[in-house]
Amino acid sequence: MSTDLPIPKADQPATLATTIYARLKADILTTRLEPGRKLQSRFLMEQYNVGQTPLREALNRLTTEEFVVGMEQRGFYVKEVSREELQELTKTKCWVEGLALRESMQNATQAWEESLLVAHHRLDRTPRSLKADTFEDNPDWEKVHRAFHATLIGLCGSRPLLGFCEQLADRLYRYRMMSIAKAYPARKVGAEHRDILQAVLAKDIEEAVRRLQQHYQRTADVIYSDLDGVIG
Amino acid sequence: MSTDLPIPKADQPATLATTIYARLKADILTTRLEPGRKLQSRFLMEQYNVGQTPLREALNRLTTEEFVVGMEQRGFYVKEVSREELQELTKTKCWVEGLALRESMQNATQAWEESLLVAHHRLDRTPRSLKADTFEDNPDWEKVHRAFHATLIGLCGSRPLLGFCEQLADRLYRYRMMSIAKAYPARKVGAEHRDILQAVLAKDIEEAVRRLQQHYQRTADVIYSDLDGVIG
DNA sequence: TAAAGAAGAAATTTATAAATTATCGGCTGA
DNA sequence: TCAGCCGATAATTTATAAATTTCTTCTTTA
Repeated sequence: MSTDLPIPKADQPATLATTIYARLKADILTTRLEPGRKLQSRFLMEQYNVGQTPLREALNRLTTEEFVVGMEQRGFYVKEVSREELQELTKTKCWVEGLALRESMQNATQAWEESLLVAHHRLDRTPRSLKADTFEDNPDWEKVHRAFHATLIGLCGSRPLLGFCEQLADRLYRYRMMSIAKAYPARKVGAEHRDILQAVLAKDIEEAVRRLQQHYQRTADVIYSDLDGVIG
Repeated sequence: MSTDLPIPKADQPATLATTIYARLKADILTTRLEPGRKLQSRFLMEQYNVGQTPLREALNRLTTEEFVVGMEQRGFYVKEVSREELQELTKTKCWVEGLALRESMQNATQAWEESLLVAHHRLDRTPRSLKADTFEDNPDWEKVHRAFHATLIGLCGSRPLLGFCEQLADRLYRYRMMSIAKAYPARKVGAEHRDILQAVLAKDIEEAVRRLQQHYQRTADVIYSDLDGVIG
């Protein structure tokens, strides 16, 4: 049996399957492909201009991530949303990121604190909405928001845990998108991020964890009350 | 846009892609397909007697679970093993299952304690090896072992967390398989499980968590010292 | 109401295209 | 002259597309 080792290579020319995977994932998370929708191959093929093979491979990848549910012999569906899942995801995120932030802060370095400060500054000066009066999602905001939260827990020392946190963030993102337009004016999310940053820089672990968890819980509460009509 | 809801159905006729997925996963976790090995489609097609499409779909699923690494345009490889990963996986498992056990014990019910007792009893009377003198893996043992640990954290109230723990168990299983034949005679793992059970039934949360974490750490230590020659 | 058949969709096989790796021969420089 | 390197071409392998089979579901008729 030959045991060829994979030669590490930096760049990745990106295969069609990977491209369509990313596009499908984005469309599911933003709910452009709404929860519960049937994903028929014919429809997707003309919608995204790809053949069945790369499409099918993308769907299979999304299946193990549970963004897509595959019913054997009966096609694929966008994963449903539910109150219970929102609740469980939020609870889990509070637990796991609380843990990760504790570890991260124990490993704190000056360089880390500085990059956290920078990440917060970028978040602070990126507007949530492209327009002042009506809400229009600013795609940059989610990027810098993600970056800030990722930096917070980035020093926890466990790549598997970081991966899990990212997956939780992805799953929760879909719920956030479902209520953001309505919740936008009410929420003062900037202050919460600032409070978290301050506690971290003050090296007050317990307070930082408490504020981070409160931040996630508040987000869920807003969505929760907002989703009364949408989810059964 | 039509929004057909997926009709929930109990049985699953099992598609070829799903079957080959399960077989590949099992062969990777047991290291019958050794770490780093290149997974050429032709070889796998005749080895498992399937066409490329279901094979490719299975590989794509395994890719998102990180049991297989897909190099764009350059084929698939079995994920490598490393000391660092073993260490991170163990650390993460101690953290996360510690958390889950705490929650589970706070939700303890009589029925749960009873099923835990049963799970332990089954584990206790299932031999680790099929032969007394030389080690020969008893496939039933891993099943009851998994069941015991799954029961321990089963009441934590978070399906995402349980899924993550299962994934960690899968990833660590491969490392256990790499050293089990050598480690078998030395380890007194039965006592550790009994001690955990006792602490749980005594409702001593801190002690139970400590013993569970120690159990995982010891397992890792044995593998670690055993793998000196195998991993670079 | 149940059974049979037709239509539609999904899963798999077979075939084609594109990309990568390996091989060979010639060239350059010591 | 010989060792090492570069480039072109052949061979292998992966990625995608087209076609076929199999399964499901809807409809119609007895």
